[in-house]
Formats: sequence, structure tokens, C-alpha cells
Amino acid sequence: MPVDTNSEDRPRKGKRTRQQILERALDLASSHGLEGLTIGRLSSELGMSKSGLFGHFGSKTDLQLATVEAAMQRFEESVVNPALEDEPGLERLLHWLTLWADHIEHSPYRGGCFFQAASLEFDGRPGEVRDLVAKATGSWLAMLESELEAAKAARQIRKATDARQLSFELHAMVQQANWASQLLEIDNAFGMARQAMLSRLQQAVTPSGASLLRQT
Amino acid sequence: MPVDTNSEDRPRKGKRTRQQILERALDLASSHGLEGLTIGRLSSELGMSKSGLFGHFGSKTDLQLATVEAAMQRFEESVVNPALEDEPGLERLLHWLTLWADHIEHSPYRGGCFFQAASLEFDGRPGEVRDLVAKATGSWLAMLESELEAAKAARQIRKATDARQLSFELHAMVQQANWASQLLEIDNAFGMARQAMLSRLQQAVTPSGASLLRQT
DNA sequence: CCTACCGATCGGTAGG
DNA sequence: CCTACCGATCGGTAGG
Repeated sequence: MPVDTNSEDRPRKGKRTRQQILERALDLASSHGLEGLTIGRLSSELGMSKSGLFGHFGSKTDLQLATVEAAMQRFEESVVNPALEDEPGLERLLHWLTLWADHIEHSPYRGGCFFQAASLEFDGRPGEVRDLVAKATGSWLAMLESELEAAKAARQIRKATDARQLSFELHAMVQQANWASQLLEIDNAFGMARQAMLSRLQQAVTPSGASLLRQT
Repeated sequence: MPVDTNSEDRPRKGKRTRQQILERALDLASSHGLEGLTIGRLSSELGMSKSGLFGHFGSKTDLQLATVEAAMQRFEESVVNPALEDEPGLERLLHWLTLWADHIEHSPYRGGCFFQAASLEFDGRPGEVRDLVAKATGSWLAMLESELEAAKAARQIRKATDARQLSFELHAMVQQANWASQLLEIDNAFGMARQAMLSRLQQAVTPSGASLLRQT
């Protein structure tokens, strides 16, 4: 980090504190839900006063929204961005699926996948939080589909492949693995998900796509 | 309903009230979670006092456990039992998958599948509620696997089929459909799930199993 | 960022 | 099944 002027120091500190709050909020929300993420519990875990924490956000809803945004940022850093250097199409898709499954399997949070928990918690409650969670997860599903379309254009998968259907099925596997490993404590849940995704892609692939698959 | 003696009437009424409470509790829990199922909210929705309702249960945990049990009972009535008359194996499996998908697609509750919501809500929180949810959902997954084993014994699906893996994938599809329809409001989510399950089974089936598949 | 407070609601109890 | 209550915690505010 470069040295900065003192005048810029105060807002920076506020930002850093906010980051620390959100880091803890992510963990709390993943295990106790975005509703169980209470201002009192969070502030006492951080050793600060309720109102001191509250000042960083305008309301509980804003705290929840900021937590979802922090989760989106983490997801982009750990999963989305590292594969942006890959060729669009099958290559990037395979990288994404690998990064995604690894990210959730080795999640440091008690509750596993933040977005699956938030999805099910808010799908029956209209509001800003629900809308943001839907936007985040819906766009990830669309990204998988779009990469399948790119793979189709590059003749890596067959033209007859239903990209929407296939992205639906691939997405389902990682979600199922998160559920099975978190709740049922099935050891090789992510192994089953990886195998399912691979065999499903093998059916869709052209000879040129098949060689890409074999490299993974 | 048959007429009964007066002496038996009082405990019966208590049971009926309890059933009405649990019916409402199921709806509330499906949309607001088992933790958002508060005694105060539930009692005011039912037009009775908090302590009056509380008397039917010993604690909030007991209310949550009773609600999960009520959901299990509903699931047995609507999904499990109707297919018990079918032949074990592929026939019963197909019937179960159909009943299951229909049950969730046409769920009267605001939050969709009760068990998926409860799974994600409690997977990070050890305790009796988590254990019961895990037992209920884990045994359903095991029932699907067991029916695949029966289908294998009846030579309806190939011997090489990995029943554990396949039940994992079938289960994933219905869960994914519930998520996609509830949160993303994708119209044909259950259609995609049905198609995925069918095509996955088609790959596993023997010629004699194939004719059973075609009848569905 | 703090202390000190607000009304509302939480799970739960006493007593009838 | 009720009224009347308990201490704790909720989201949020006033004032510094």
C-alpha cells in the first residue's frame, strides 16, 4: 500500500472498519441468516457499541444489502475474475465450474454457500434484499449459460445443445453438493457434483471440445 | 366424523387446535423461516393469546420440531404414500419423482419447499431441529437411492449404474427447480427439472426399463 | 465512535 | 385457554 496524506486518512479508517464489520457479518449471516444477523450480536462480536456499528449503515436493511454486496465482491474475486483471462467458451466455463465448486467446498464460513442460504431465506419475502440476491444469483446462472453459447459458437459443444437447460443442470449440482455436505455431511458431495457436471458436458461436447475436457 | 362420547371430547379438541396451529405454522415457517416463526406472530395470526398457544408446546424448539414433524406428515401423505402401491423399482421411483415435483410446484405455501428452506436455515446451527431436518431429507434421498437399487435388481436399469450418484443428481433437479421458480421466478423451472430427470434416467435404463419410461 | 435511552417484541412464567 | 407479567434483546434515536 502506498503512503497517503493525513487528510485522506480519516475516511480510509472508516472504510477499513466497515470492511472488518462486513467480513464478520458474512460469517454471521452464513450461519444464522441475514435476519439472524442482528446489530447487537454483530457489534458485541466485534467489541464495539451497537450505535457505533449502526452509524456505518442507515438501517438493518442497509446492513443486509451491504453484506450481500460484500459476498458478491468476494465471489467475483475468488471465482469470476480468475477465469476472465481464459478463452470464452468451454475453457472459461470449465475454469469457472472448478473455481466455484472449490470456493464453496473450502468456504471459511460456518454456513457454507452464502447465496444459497440467502436465496432460500428471502425467496418468500419481497423487498430490496430479495431483489439483490436474485440479481446476483440470476446473473451467475446467466453467465454460465452465456459461456455455453460461446462454446457452441466455437463448435466446442454441439449446436443442438440447449444451453439454458444445461446451465440449469450444472448449477443444480453445485447447489446440491453444498446442501448435501452442509446438512447431511456427505464427504464426497462435491466429488459427485464434479462427476455429474463432467459427464453432462461430455454428452454435449464435439470432438474438438472433448480434447479440452480431457485436459481438466 | 363418527360421534364420540363426551368424555373423549376434550383431548380431541386440544388435538384439533394443535393441528390448526401447525397448519398455520407451516405457512409462516415456509416464508419467514423456522426462526421467524415466533410465538407472538403465530398467536396473533390465529387470534389467540401467546400463552394459550405456548401451552400446546413446551418451548420454541418444541414448536419448531412439531412444525417439522407436521411437514413430514404432509410429505408422506402427498408424496410418499400414494406410490407405495406401485411396484418397487423404476415404477415407484417415477411415480415418486412426479408426485414430488408436482407437490412442490403447487405448494400452497408462500416460501415453496419447506424442507429446502429449513435445510439451509439450520445447516450451520447444531441442535435438535437441524438433526430432525437432516433425518427427514436424508431419508428421502436414501429412499430414492433404494428404489434405484430395486430397479437395478429388476433389471430395469443397468447394473453399472451408480445408484448413489444418480439419486444425488435426480434430487438436485427438484431442489434447483424450487430455487429457480421461487427466487428467479423462472416459469418452466419444473419443466426443466422433469426433462433433466427423464433424460438422466434414459441413459441408465435397460430395454425393459425403457418401455416403463415411455409410459410416463 | 460513545453512553443513555426509546417502544416493541422476544421466549417464557405465575396464577387462575 | 386467559391476563398479567418477567428480563432480555430487537431496531433505532438523541446528544455528544
